[in-house]
Amino acid sequence: MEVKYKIICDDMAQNIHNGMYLGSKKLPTEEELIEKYQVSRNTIRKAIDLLTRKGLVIPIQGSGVFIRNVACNGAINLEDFNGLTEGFGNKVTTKVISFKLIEADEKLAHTMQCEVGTPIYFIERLRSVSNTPYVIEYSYYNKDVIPYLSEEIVSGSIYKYIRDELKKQIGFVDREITAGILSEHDARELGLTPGEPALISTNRAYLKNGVIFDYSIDIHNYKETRFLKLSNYM
Amino acid sequence: MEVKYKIICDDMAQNIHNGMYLGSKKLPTEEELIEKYQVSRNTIRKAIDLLTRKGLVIPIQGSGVFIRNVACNGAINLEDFNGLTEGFGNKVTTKVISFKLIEADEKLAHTMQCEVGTPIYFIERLRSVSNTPYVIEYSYYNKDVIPYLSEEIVSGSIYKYIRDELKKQIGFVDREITAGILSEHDARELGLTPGEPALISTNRAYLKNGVIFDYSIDIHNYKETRFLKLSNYM
DNA sequence: TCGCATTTGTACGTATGTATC
DNA sequence: GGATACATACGTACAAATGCG
Repeated sequence: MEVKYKIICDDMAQNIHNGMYLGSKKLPTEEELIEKYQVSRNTIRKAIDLLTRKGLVIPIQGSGVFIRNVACNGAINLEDFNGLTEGFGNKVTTKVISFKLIEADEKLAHTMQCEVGTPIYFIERLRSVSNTPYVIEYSYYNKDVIPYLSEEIVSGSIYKYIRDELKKQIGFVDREITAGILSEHDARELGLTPGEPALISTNRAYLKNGVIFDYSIDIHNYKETRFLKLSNYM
Repeated sequence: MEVKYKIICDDMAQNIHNGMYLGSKKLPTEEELIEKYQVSRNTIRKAIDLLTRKGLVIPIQGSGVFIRNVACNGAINLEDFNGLTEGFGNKVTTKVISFKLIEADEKLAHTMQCEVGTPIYFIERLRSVSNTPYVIEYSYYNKDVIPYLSEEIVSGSIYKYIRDELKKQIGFVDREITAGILSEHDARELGLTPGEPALISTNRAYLKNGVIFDYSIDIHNYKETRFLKLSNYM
């Protein structure tokens, strides 16, 4: 997070969050922001672009950049994929149900674009928000890419560990959202009844160089989870 | 669609779709694209940016812009909110179940940010893809914004009508995805059983000036629908 | 209705940084 | 280490939409 436009974006996001622009409901003009941050117009525009893509603002030509007040509380913003911890903060608790090293069979190897027999960490976790069961995650991490995971690490935010400790750059995430029927096991863990609906997110996460490091299936508590997609017309 | 970077983006998207880059799995370099389209580097980069946001490509610094081959077939790409028709083409059929003019009560007025008593078109439609029931849509259109809708128009693509006929500019869309339990009525229309899961999308669509023109609740057939979210780390 | 000031959008140009191969 | 290719950042000019008088 050292480049100018990201720093500026983060600062503006913070200001929006703090309600600095509640009166005008608009950001300062580009001209004013150039003055404030002492950077070029392009840099300001890149920062605003980022804010726009995160769904925080919407620029209207000739008028200004308006703050978009959406009720994100308790929802997962699909534009901000940082794992649960960074969205819900310290209200998240994690119970590790299973943690083991396996070898990729043909199907898993195909899914994770690796060789058959590649060592893979398999982790099953139950994650709760404010003590309410929120999601069961079945995760597969390629050990060739993430060489070391411990029970302690997987009890917290694995993404944070990869980014901050391993200094690996997460590049992009493919996510597929479907609904299904709760299995007996998942229902028990989530405190629901088998046969009830499940909100399912199936994910592939890639490093910047295009290597898949994480494949996971998240079985969400349908009574608690809302996915949010704030999109701009392109 | 008259600006250069959009024209170039569309052309490249077409080329990708036609499999022009199947061999290299990469786009030509920025330098080559500048030569091909005879525009500046910034313009090429804006076009690639758009492709990236639509999830078609992923640029890797120092290496190239790679084609992202994701199985979009039969899935709804959350990045391309154009309504069903433009994603599935002529395989979409629409049955209008209800079409009437109502007045906004307090709750609806609050949701649609309009006055109580505002005339609202209410439309219930069953939409099928290749003759399989796909989604039931309950839509509310503000008549002050969309003055005229007919049974004929709502049998097709309402969004296309608003954009191409009314020449209104769609600005942005908020979407909330949840799972729930199928009601008896919805289950019957979708050819499913009451109590089975429903994949639900609740949407608010805004014009560029910030006015809500459409509020809708889409009850999806959970056996058919997959939502796709291709995101880049920001 | 027209015109003007404001504000964002598009487009071009240039230099330098940084990751990959 | 050098060549290649994308990323960041600066600057400039003009277009287009909005809003006000």
